Amino acid sequence: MAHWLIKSEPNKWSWRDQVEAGEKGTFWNGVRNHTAKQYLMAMQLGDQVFFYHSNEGKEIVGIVEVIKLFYPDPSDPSGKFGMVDVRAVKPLKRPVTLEAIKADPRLKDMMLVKNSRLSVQPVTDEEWKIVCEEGGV
DNA sequence: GCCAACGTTGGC
DNA sequence: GCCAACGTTGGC
Repeated sequence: MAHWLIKSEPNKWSWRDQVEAGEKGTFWNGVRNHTAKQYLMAMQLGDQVFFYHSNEGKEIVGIVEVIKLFYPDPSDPSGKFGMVDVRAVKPLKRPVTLEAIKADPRLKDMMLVKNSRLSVQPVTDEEWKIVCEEGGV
């Protein structure tokens, strides 16, 4: 099973919002980048995804899972982009900050560090394990 | 098809 | 609020 990381600005859509969306989850729209789209399309049902707060917090705060495969985003006039549905699984007991990730030599190659602008990113199994340990889950 | 100009993102 | 990095757009 693959792992991913998605980013959201908490003043637009926060972890709290995601939790309040409940079991039904919510669509993850607004991606307008071809690289990010590729990753969205590669997601499988049940894939686990880190939920990262950009700008404010700058930390991984929780885990969501993919509950609906890639489908067209009706808000995209070009019809080229799409989205998946995700639902909250659990929060990290201790959020893992960008600072902590940068400080850990094992996590230095994460795309979060290398390409901070990409809004949907793959996470390797090893990176996933390390962040989970640091996050207390 | 190249590349300069512009807009957006996100860390600082 | 600034600016670097990156993607996209549009003139040629």
